[in-house]
Amino acid sequence: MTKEQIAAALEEIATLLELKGENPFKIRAYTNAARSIEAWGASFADLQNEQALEKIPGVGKAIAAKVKELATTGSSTFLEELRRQFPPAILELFSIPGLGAKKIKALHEQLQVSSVAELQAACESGRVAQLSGFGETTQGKICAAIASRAKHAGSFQLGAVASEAEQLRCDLAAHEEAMQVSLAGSFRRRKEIVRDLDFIVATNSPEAITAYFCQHPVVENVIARGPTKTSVRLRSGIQADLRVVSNAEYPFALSYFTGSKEHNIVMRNRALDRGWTLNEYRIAPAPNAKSTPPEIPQVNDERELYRAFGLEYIAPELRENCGEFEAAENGSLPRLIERENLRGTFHCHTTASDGHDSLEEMVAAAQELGLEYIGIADHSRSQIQAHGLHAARLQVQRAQIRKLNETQKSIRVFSGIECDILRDGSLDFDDEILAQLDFVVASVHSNFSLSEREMTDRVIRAISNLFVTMLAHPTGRLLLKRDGYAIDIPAVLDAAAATGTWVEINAAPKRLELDWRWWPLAKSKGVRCVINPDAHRASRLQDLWFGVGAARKGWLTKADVVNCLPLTGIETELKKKRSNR
DNA sequence: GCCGTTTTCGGCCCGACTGTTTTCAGTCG
Repeated sequence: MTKEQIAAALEEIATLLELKGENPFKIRAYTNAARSIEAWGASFADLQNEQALEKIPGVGKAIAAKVKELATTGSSTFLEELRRQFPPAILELFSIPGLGAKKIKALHEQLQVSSVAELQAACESGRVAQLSGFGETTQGKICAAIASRAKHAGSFQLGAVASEAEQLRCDLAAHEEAMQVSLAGSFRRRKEIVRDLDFIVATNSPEAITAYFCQHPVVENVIARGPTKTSVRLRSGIQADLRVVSNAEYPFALSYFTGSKEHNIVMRNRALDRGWTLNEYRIAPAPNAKSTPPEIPQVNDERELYRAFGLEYIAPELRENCGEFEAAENGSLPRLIERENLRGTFHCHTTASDGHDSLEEMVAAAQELGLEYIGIADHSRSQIQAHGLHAARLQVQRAQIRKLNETQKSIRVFSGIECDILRDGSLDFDDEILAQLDFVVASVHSNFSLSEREMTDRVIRAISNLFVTMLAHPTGRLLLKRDGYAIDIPAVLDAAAATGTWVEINAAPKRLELDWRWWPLAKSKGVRCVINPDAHRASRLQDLWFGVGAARKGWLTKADVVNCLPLTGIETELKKKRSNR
């Protein structure tokens, strides 16, 4: 068992103990131990060594013994015994917002509810509202949550399926019968939410490619299998479609299945204007063209396909019919930012607050990615659940960073804070403390249900502070989970432009905001973008890739994104706003 | 269940919000 699996088993023990109504501190002990073990850099052998285990903070005799049992046998008698006491589907009830252990326990004991389906039935018959501690409103909310769950079923965050998709694409590309391979669809357009994955393969041996695809390790089961199209379900639960075409058909198939639908409609109309028809296989003369159509040009790739319609090449991210055709016609498409353009990043967490990796580990990971600088921004004191930093601990971290910068020169570390914006728009630290830092990330983590007016005023007040360098995740949305709070984005963008505050594209796949749809407006107002990973562990610095995708969808270039500046440039930029004092 | 030197028991994370209550429990971040 890996340490991640062991941590998951401990989490499950904690959940089941909660359902039993155990001592809350005992429950927390299991949760803490799970977190500790996940963050622990240790080998498989260490997981079987009780003495080594007991040295992990939060792991004592009892938990060490259970971890050892899990590591050596792959199961735990204690966990199995707990599982026997509850129906397995009861755990899915925790995915309904507003339901915690106490409420689930009541539903289970008093209404024999043990799955989402049974909960829905209980709500519809009105039995839930009659339970003590519940009411009509709660019952209604549960119904709405179940409906929203059903609506989102089959939707995935881009980041949740990306590694599986890339693995499958790479393996297909390595197949000797595959001549050209690409992912198409919304994944290729870098939409933040995808419903399926489309693979396009050019080959002369469709059967060989299809057979290889169907038996790939990430494939859970085959839904349909035909000569040109095959559908499977992957381990993550997403459906993946494979289309095998000839080399000549490939650019047409790739373009057609990349979409979007709206983009394709414009493309087809441009074909009709020329007396042609366009489909997923070719351009052909339109059957009922009024006059003799112009000769159909040879098309070997997508670039030539766009050229055939009098257009510059349109990057997949822009294919949303949001002005890309006009720009491609008059040669004003932007040169979009590339991952390689990023020279550094900000807004990274460490173990000082709720990160999983140490300052040194985060810095080393940034260096490995080839970054010239990294900004550390742990949570501020109000974020108690995230172990937010008080002034004194912030000073300690500043000293550590200063020392790090003295001992190594290959990457520059900036010292910052992710400072909470309090209810009234004031900040979690005084200016005197903020002034000592290289940068300040301001963000909202509380009081989400203010009115739009109040929230807008709150955020504008916060970013008007001279020491606030950038505004993080401006609506607080969690994709497929929680809508953003009400806020007047254009007003916030005006204030950001006026005060010289950068606005973040939070690259974490669950956030990906400020949403790409706002960026053309933001850019027109002169707002500058900063792409940050909001990384809580070293491996998540890789999320910058998703942030760049979002920036590209927002038509942003290297010049629009401050962290494309080299170290000397960013040092100057960091000082600009506060020099207005 | 873990932790600790003011230890071997007693504390362990706090505040806002919501909906249910009529003074508070449960959930969430």
